[in-house]
Amino acid sequence: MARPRTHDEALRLKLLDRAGELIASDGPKALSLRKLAADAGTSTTAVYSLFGSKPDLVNALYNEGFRRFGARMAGTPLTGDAVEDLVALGSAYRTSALADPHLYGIMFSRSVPGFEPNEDAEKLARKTLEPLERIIRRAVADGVFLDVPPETIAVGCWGIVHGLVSLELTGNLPEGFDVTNSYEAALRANASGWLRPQTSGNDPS
Amino acid sequence: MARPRTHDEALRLKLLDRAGELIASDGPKALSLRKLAADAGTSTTAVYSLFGSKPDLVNALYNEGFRRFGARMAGTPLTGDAVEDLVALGSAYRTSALADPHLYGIMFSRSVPGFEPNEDAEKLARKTLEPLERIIRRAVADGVFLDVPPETIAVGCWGIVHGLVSLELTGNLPEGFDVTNSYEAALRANASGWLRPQTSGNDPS
DNA sequence: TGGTCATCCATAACACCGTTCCGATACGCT
DNA sequence: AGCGTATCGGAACGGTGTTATGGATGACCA
Repeated sequence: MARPRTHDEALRLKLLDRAGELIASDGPKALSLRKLAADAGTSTTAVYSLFGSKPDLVNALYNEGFRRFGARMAGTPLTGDAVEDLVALGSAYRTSALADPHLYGIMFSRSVPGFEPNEDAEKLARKTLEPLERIIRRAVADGVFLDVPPETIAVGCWGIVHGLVSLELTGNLPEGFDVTNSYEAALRANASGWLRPQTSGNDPS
Repeated sequence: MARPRTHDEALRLKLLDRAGELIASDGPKALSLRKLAADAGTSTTAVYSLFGSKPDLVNALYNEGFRRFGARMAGTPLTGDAVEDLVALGSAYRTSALADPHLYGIMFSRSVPGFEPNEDAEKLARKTLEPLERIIRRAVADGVFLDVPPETIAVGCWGIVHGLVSLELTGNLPEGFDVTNSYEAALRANASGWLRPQTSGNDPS
């Protein structure tokens, strides 16, 4: 009926891509719709017809971040040893965060002001933790871990990886700190702390 | 020589106070210098003569946050039992964060875009963790904790409290989750994980 | 083929932001 | 009293996200 549409799927992907790059290179503050549109050779209207608003565009980045995150978590090889598997998942978590630090900030640190993930996005986020919960449920059922609600352990594990990673990303760790080794030792100590007392082997060295 | 100055210490405190309230009630995004000045019955110039810029004003809030934080940490009664003391400090950390969630966001989550704490502020922040490091150094020296660099353990402990608290503050925890009890259990499990194997008593129940 | 017209989108407008600049102000001093 | 000057409120500037608008466009039909 009218002129052919140029605000199409290809442009949508291009905008998402450039938005990620802008945030990665100059920080979340530097993501401006005018710059983004100019960079993609279009106008600010494109963002509104394709996404709805700036927070909605960020939400798309949020989802993309969790998609990559979930893939890395699900792709982590597991051994069946609960402690070692928790350490492995935690390392995958950190690797993922360091690979896309700007996405991590959007996902977990509310780095873009005024953005709150919508309900669907939150569900997707919750799903990412499934491998973690599966390991813990089994370890509790097998009597390897203490008989506390698996959710408690899962949140504790999530807490320590999230805490260490976000301290690292915001530059709050001491200078010259050996992050990689300390991170793994802390994960192992944390996981070992959930072992039942009679079970030996809580040696994080 | 000239008109009497009204951009004085009293106004400085009033601005800090109102700025904290604005962030607390409507989020960091709602902190606008125009609103703040109108609220305090002055002009935006006041912020520039008293603080220098908006990030500098936020830096003052950052310092105030760490002042309160440090007071709570230093005022936590300790027992001499390393695990229990780490749990107590962790609980004080959470209490402090929940008491001033907006300040916590400024201190640890970069919730105000474009703000980076200056060097002095970072030093003050580092000092807040001293009680934590003292406990750990002693527990390692006494052979209660594993023989790893105390810094490693300190960062691990900081990581888990920071992680759990920030997950709680950003609303990332599951609904109906028993935060208080799980938090304490997770802290106890984490601290117990650093105990030397022959030492018994790693029961986070 | 030429005209109509629904559709699409770049441009401009609006309200707000942080920051800078400047002129009116109001006191101490001569 | 009147000058000089430190002071500060308000206007100006360049930016932001968002919304309104009008010109461009190409499929349809006479």
